[in-house]
Amino acid sequence: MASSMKVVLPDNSELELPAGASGLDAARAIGPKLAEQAVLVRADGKPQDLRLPLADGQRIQLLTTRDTSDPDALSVLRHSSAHLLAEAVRRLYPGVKIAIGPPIENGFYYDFDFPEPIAEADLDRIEAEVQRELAEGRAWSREEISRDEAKARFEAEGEPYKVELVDTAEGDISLYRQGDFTDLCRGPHLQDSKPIKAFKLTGLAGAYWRGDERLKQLTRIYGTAFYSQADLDAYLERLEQARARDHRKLGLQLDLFHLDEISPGSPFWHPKGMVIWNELEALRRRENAARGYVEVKTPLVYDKRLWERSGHWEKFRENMFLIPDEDHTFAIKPMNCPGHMLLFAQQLRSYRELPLRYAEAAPLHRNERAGTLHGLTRVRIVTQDDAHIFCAREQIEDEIFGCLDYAKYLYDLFELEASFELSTRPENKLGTDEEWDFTEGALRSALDRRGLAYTVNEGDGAFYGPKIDLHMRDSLGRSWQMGTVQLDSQQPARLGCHFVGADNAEHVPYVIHRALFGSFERFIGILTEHYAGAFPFWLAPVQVRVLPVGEGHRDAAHDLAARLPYRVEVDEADDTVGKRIRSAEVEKIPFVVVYGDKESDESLAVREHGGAQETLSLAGLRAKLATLAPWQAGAEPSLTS
RNA sequence: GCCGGAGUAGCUCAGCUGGCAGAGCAACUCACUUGUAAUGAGUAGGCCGUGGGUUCGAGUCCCACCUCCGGCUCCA
Repeated sequence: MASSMKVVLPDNSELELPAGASGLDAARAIGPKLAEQAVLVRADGKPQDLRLPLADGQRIQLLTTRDTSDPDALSVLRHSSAHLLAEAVRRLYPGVKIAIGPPIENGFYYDFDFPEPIAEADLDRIEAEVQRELAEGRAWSREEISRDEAKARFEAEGEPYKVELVDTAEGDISLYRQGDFTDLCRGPHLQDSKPIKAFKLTGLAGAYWRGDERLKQLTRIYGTAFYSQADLDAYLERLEQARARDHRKLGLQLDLFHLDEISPGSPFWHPKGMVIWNELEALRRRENAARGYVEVKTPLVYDKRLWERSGHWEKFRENMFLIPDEDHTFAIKPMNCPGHMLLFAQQLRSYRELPLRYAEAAPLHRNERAGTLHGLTRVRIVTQDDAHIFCAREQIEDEIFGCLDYAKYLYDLFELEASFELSTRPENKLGTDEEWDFTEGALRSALDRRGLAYTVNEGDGAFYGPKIDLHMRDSLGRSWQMGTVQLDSQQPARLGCHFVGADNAEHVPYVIHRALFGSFERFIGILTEHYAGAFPFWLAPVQVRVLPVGEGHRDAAHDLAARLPYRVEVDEADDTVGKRIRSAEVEKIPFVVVYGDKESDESLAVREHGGAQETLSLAGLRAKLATLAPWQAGAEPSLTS
């Protein structure tokens, strides 16, 4: 048995320690200051409580109160902050039951079962109590006990949620204690509360126990903590700035769309919003044509029998808009696929027709639950840039690859960085496991072949097949599903799709469902936030605004506007040039041309959004704009000059 | 759907323990004809989310509903 061991420090030097030494022992061996400031040890890359033993040969890194932006260092600080919150709540609200309290991306939360509901106003009082704890100071100690002991302990304390957690916890049971508060917790935690220099409660929400809406709804208190007040201030400042990018705010300011309670979740698109929509539509049409898609149009309203056949009735009836008629019930389509499948099934198909790629961007209606609506990102009218690819088994991988390649092209065009997620068979799936092994495998190999990194969401697939989703974050960091590529091995048979193969036998095609923007609504919402409303030239609702300096320059300004084959406006308001420049800036118009006595076709005063100015000839300006919108209709150099 | 907040002019927001509904911006009119982020003066603009209740009197207090916001759940 070895009585000593070695660990490797970040500078590759070795540190000799007694066998079984902890991270804190390592810190002490290096220096007392380090031991005091240490908050966490990273052992072979994994965050570990300072109190736990290191293993021989491990590469370690000690994180301290100076690692103020390290995610692991922030997590441990916030996890300990959550425990302080629980201690305060237990003291202030006798009879409260505690559930769980983990660190999260920008802070932490703790879930409680309060005997009486609390309101947001209570947060001040709770926060003051935590501040008092911080002023007093708290130190954490860790203890490992048996499962039975832990259960007995939490039963005695009247903490049913903790008892349940002990029952389902894996591995050893550990407790962390600070002051008179002891919590079931895997850790890691700080040594003491001194590093918590900034603590703030940020919100109150309902949250279901174990994330299951059939179980009791608990009260979740959100908070955040930092190693310095300046970091907290900077975080709050960033949040404030993010709100300025919010598409709901910009949509109104830039006159793109609005929402009205007369039709919740259904945007009214204004002329300027429609310019963006139509540019995306033109892009969709152009690229689909280039990639072998054909356009179709299928009905908006179908007898409910169709949805029973497709399998949607059973799962989504509650979310469909129904139209009762005398002896029928109709439903407005919530998706295009059954319509496309009926279209495919209308004729006897040959394998020579495959792959057959049907595209349609029809409005879909989904009666989403009231509390889920959100600006353009969660709506009741969803216009997907949809397509269904009917193909034979051996064509699947190439077609999936093609969709991913197409998606990559589109997202690169907007400089969007989507994260790819593969979702696998859900509990309520149709079809056999063998079928799913095959379809999931096909998606994986296409992702690998395209060289895309992805995460896996087990059990998140559609009921008819696995899918690859592209996710984007909004200005406040919320993740939204954008594009999706789904492989369906179930619906085509249910809806009677067949083709005759080279073997002269009938086969059922596979169908790839794909939408790459996802929906026009959500995509425009995310684009608005991505560009903070300053759309690139080719998308901008107004591309150029011409400002005649005085009344006498108006004719010349109009003349110039007419010779720029773009979306150009002349601002004739009786305002000063300064005021009109300001208006154009606020409206985030890409280019402003000021036209006065000094200007001519040889010399134009061109200002870009943001303030950069240059003098260009008309030809020079047109050349510049042409590079920014190479494919814009009517803007081809050959049509002008 | 659930928990917590909010709804006042087109927009952003004031309006105290119940006592005549306000400001800035935008709009409109007039004057100015302007040189790169706000010229000046004036005018108009309100079912105080909707319905009910309490009160001599309700934007303000109570109840219900609608919508929005932050979460949870859901998301074909």
